[in-house]
Amino acid sequence: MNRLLHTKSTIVPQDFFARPVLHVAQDLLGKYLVSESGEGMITEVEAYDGPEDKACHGRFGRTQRTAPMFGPAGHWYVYLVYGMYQMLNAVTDSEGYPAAVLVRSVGQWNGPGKLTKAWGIDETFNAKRIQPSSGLWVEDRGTAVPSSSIQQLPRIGIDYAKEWKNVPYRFLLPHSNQSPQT
DNA sequence: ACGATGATGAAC
DNA sequence: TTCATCATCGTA
Repeated sequence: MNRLLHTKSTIVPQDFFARPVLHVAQDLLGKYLVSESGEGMITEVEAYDGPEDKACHGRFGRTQRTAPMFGPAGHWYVYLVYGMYQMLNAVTDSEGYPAAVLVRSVGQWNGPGKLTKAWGIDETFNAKRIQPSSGLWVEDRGTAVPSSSIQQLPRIGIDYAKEWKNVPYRFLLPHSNQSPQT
């Protein structure tokens, strides 16, 4: 096996995120989330796509909380839900269009709240660039993920979203840790 | 099945 | 300034 290929690890750049959120979401599977607190392969994500998506925070328009979603791609959007759990999202697509990928499962951690708690990810990362100098970034370590192997399911915890409740915007790697309710 | 726990957006 | 809601999770 080629040593160089095997050890290849590149920082995922900002323009990776400046694409339609459904593409970014699927392409994030198999990538690595890295911080000084840990590192692990991203195995489950969800896409939230624009003002028409009745589950997307962008549907409220640009508010203090949702502002990062309207900003340029390649930034983190971190927010508190249920008064207890920080949700980690990567902002995607073009500036002014609110779309983001929720990171649901990484490595051994299945569930977005467990991941952020374990790694100490909180609002201090909100609106920061997705790059090493921010302390939280994404790496490509060469893991091959055939698009045909990606599992698609409805998103979790958005029963209020009417006709958007069942769209398959949740993407998982097979045989990986995944969120409890499926 | 349910409560914890607090920020958010909408209504008033 | 209230009020219902919420991209969850541990306990039962």
